[in-house]
Amino acid sequence: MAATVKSEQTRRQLIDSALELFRTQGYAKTTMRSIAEAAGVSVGNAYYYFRSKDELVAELYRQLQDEHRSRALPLLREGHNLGEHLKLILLAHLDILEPYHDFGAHFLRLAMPPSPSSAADRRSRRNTADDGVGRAKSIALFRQAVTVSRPQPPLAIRDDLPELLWLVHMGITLFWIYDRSPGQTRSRRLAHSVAPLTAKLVILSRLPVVRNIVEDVVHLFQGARRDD
Amino acid sequence: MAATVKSEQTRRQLIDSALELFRTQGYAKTTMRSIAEAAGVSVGNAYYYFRSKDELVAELYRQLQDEHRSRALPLLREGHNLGEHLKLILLAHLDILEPYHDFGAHFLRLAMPPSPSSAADRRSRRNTADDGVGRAKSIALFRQAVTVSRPQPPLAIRDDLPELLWLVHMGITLFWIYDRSPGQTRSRRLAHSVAPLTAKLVILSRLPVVRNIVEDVVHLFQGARRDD
DNA sequence: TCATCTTTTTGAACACGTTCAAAAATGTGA
DNA sequence: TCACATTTTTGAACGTGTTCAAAAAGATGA
Repeated sequence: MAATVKSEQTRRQLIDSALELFRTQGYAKTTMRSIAEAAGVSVGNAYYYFRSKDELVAELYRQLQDEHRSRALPLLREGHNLGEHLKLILLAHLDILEPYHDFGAHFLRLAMPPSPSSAADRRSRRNTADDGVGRAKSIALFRQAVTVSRPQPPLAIRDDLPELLWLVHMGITLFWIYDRSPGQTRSRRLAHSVAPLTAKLVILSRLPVVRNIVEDVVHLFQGARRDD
Repeated sequence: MAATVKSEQTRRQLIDSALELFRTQGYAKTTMRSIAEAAGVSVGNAYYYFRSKDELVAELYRQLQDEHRSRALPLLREGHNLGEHLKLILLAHLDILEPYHDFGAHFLRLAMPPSPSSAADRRSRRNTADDGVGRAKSIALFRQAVTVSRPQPPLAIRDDLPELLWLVHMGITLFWIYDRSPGQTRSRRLAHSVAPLTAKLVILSRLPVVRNIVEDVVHLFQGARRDD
């Protein structure tokens, strides 16, 4: 355990160098050696602070998620409808991720909630109970979007809605990762059409048929998350 | 271009060795060196036949897909309903993939249809027009399942159904990849509940509301695949 | 048979992520 | 101040995927 000033300084220096290089050189061309050099320390020392290159990538991902949150939140205007809000959040996410397309696969692994595996990784909790880096925060963002939307979504699904929207969000992100169209235009187009469609579906969930389906889906994912 | 006997022999030897090692040692512990050694050639020679380790993994993936097909096809009995068929196909897939869980991320990349990128990869078509290794074949399997199911799904969506089922299938696979529960029990449970739910949804697609949604979803994915 | 061209094969070499024993710096108690 | 323990730092080393120049083997034609 450290927390000394010097130690924290080295650590920050490594993160800063890494993020800068990730941004300007991409994932592949940013080597641990170049990160260490840019930070003015040895390779081995970088590994004293971070167990792997991926742990540095996680740092990048966290920062991007924070950026997304702070860019999207102020755009949520009371009274706009859910479709607008959703579209706005999804597009902001794509905007922010755009320069980092070649990190896709790595980001995905981070975003996924690691089911509490064979009880072996009870350590390494860097932040607030992470299952899936930034997942909780992301869902909170969608919860906010739901709260300020008019008209309000049907009460029956209002509680589950944020998590469902997060699922849609993940879907789009997944599509983006494997989207090789120039500038990832297709992902943007997908977001443009998915948003209103989802909103429409939310409204329709007032009808018993649709609502039952939605409830089934919700139970399904809750069931899949169960632990036995 | 070769096609000489000797050449094809070396190639096969490499594939066989690779698949055997992948099966017994997993992805990480199977090195290009060990593959080459097992095949009785030098490392460099392995790279003469395969551009990368991933290309060997693709070979494995293809074989697994074929196995899936030939295990699932004979189980499709005329007269069973769609839910049963779907469940059966999904579970067979999980069964076959089970020993290869640590290949997950690599498989995913292979399964995904690479949008015709910046027009740079018009070569390297090993098989029948691949967009996404085995995607066409997989969809064909679902088409067969649809065809032999009783009652027949509504005509309105029958054409699009195979592709939609493939989408569901991919969803489950994605879940499986990141499923760290022992034996991937959760994925199996998910498949068990997703199958009847999907079937129910298909039936409900007779109702105008649901059908419109389904149509929207179909258009959406067709739109996202467009090329401009 | 020989000379020439192409296909196949080799093994050394490179850059990478990662590990590790040992050195240096820093902290601690007397 | 000194001796000792802990934290931090180093740089060489390992095993990996991959590349490459050059050697070997094979095909072709006269």
